[in-house]
Amino acid sequence: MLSIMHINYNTLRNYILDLLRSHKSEEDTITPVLKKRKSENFKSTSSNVVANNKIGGYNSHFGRTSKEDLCNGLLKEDPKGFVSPVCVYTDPSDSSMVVKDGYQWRKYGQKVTRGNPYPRAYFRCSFAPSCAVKKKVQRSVQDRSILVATYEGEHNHAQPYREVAVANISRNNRSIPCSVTNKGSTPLVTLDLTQQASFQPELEKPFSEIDSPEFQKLLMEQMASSLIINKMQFQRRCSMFHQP
DNA sequence: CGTTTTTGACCAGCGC
DNA sequence: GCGCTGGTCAAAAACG
Repeated sequence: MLSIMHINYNTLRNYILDLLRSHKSEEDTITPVLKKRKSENFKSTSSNVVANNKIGGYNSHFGRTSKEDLCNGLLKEDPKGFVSPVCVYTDPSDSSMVVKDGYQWRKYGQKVTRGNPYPRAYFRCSFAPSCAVKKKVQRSVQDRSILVATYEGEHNHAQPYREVAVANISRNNRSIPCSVTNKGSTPLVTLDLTQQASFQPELEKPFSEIDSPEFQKLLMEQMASSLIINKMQFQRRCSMFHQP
């Protein structure tokens, strides 16, 4: 099972890297639109930083992205702490700005920002009064089905709704761990397949059933199909970058 | 009635 | 100094 996972992971990874290389030349021709506030834009000459942060109970790799236009300036440096973008795929007809990440948030503001017709919502963690974590959520201007959530700070308490979050992310939101990192001149997409697969095993089953060969076979089949679905989703998403 | 959301006002940072 | 913009505040409204 691990061997199959490893092979499928490498296949998927190579596929994404090939796609990104093919897009590289196109991106080089794109003129940055928003340059006014230097803090909102990453400098192309800045050093590459990859932080392995723990956000919402699952790992998220954050790096400087070459797709800041996708995230509409939501990704910016925070000198006080780390900032982690998470892209969540939602129903475009759903106008709510809710990202089910397992934490309790209180909305304290909303703004229409320049360059994006969709409003940006500001949230504070309301589970613990002492928790200073903030979250910004805004729809991508290029793909309104994508909600870009940016987390600032680190929770100082446990995740209250972890199981709900995992189930929702894997089954409903189809969340994509789509962080893009500039490694030199080549952008690198980091996929965390161990945390974000659409597959969710039947945790309510007793351990005796989980150990059974039938369940193991089912488990392997579901994992394989999950990887295929992930590949198809990324293929669809990457094809959107081709569209003007 | 307590909590959450909405929304206009205000403030600070930045570029010109 | 002025204007623009993003972020936050706080009163009012909505909600359960």
